[in-house]
Amino acid sequence: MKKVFNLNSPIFADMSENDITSVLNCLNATEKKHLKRRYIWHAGDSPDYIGLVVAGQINIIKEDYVGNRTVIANIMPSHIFGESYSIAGSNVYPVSAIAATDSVVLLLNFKKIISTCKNACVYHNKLVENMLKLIAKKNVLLNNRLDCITKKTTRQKLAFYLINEVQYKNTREITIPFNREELADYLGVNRSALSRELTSLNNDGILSFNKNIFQLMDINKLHDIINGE
Amino acid sequence: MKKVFNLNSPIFADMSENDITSVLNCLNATEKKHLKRRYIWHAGDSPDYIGLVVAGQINIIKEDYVGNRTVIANIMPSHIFGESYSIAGSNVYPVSAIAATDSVVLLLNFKKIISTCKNACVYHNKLVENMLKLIAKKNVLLNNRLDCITKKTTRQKLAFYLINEVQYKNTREITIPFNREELADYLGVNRSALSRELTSLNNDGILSFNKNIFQLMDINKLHDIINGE
DNA sequence: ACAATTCGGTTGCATATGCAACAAAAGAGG
DNA sequence: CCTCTTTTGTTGCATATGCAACCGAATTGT
Repeated sequence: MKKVFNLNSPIFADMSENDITSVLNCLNATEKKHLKRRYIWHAGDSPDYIGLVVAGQINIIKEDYVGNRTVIANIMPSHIFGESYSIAGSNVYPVSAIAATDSVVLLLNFKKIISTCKNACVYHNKLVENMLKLIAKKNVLLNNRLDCITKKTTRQKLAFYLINEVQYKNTREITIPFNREELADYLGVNRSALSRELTSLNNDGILSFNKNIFQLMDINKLHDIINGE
Repeated sequence: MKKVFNLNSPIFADMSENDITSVLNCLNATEKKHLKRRYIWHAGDSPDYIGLVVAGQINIIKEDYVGNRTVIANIMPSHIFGESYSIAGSNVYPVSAIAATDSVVLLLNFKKIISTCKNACVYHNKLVENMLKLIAKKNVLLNNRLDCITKKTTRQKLAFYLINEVQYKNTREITIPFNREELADYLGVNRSALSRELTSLNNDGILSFNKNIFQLMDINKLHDIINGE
């Protein structure tokens, strides 16, 4: 087992290095490198593992019969993925995990902790609590995406997404973790329609952008848009 | 504290009556009755409590500036709601909880267990584990709704929803927990468009329905629809 | 430096669907 | 049984947006 706990993952919050080392053994942790675009797992695989991103970025995607992709999430270092299906006891992953960039991923057998592992010491409990908070937060993120997607027009979805993103920072400038196609997928709209709307918002002086860096020029108007003008 | 643990809620799975009684005290459990259409809480309230439905049904809804409602979930007896925001440490509930029917709800201060409560005995750990599984499953449900909503056409959303519902039962007949308006909200489409599509599917001999009871006559075709004909 | 690939913006067209308004049916209450 | 309310289906219309196709710019690989 390599020294990986320096990545300060929220699932190891408030745990000593010794605790983490011990628990990593219980979790059968195995570290793997993945080249960009490589699958960590495919939809349909048995959800035995939780992924923990050590380096790089992972995209969680939903694939159609013919390769239509929807980006469901973008996972950054120190964050985990796949935990819902593993912990909920699903039969298969309904989504695939792909390396968005060259990545290093730690695979953890979390189910052991909450079922078979008899090592019921304090750091086990802490781990479960950390996981609980984490999944609850992920839940909130899922709800946020639903909030975006359930807006009626592309303009509203976009406004809602951008306002939501900017709320966490103290600036009118945000760098989003998506390119245009991925953003369109996230919002559940067509890419060209998204592009059209971005241009329109730019023409209206409400925002400007360069690649994935956005300047929100008129936040009031964005709120108006969200609330139906 | 009344005798409420006979409702066999999954959050009390594998716990003795004594354990449950004890933990209910730790959770500051308070039982409340709510008439149909009454709010359990409003969006904007501080998420101090987890709700546990003892009797009746609760709808979780998202409200617009002007009262536009989206039904996010329908909570049945023995199930909980609001836990994500409470556990994740959100500042406010972003959604409201309304009694869909006359209901009895138990309000639980779950945060006490994972933060301040020093009563770190076995049944506390069990409770946290149960909650973990539960939230993970809810997560999966959220993903299911996202899967529905991200389908392109109303027809596809409907087909996907119905197929998903019928997979858990061994019949071609399903009773859905929504009326038309609620189903439209759940799928993120216009009610009349939904009605139009239902009629169309009926005309095509793919399904028939009576109120909220649906007969799936041609499951193969439903799959074809989901996969874009 | 060149070719090949990816990415983002633009536009014309067809259409799915939101919207509003109405009608029929079902349900609730007295 | 009658009235009032709620639910559901129907339809015409306007339009937002999916789609396809194209182009230029940026990026990547050799």
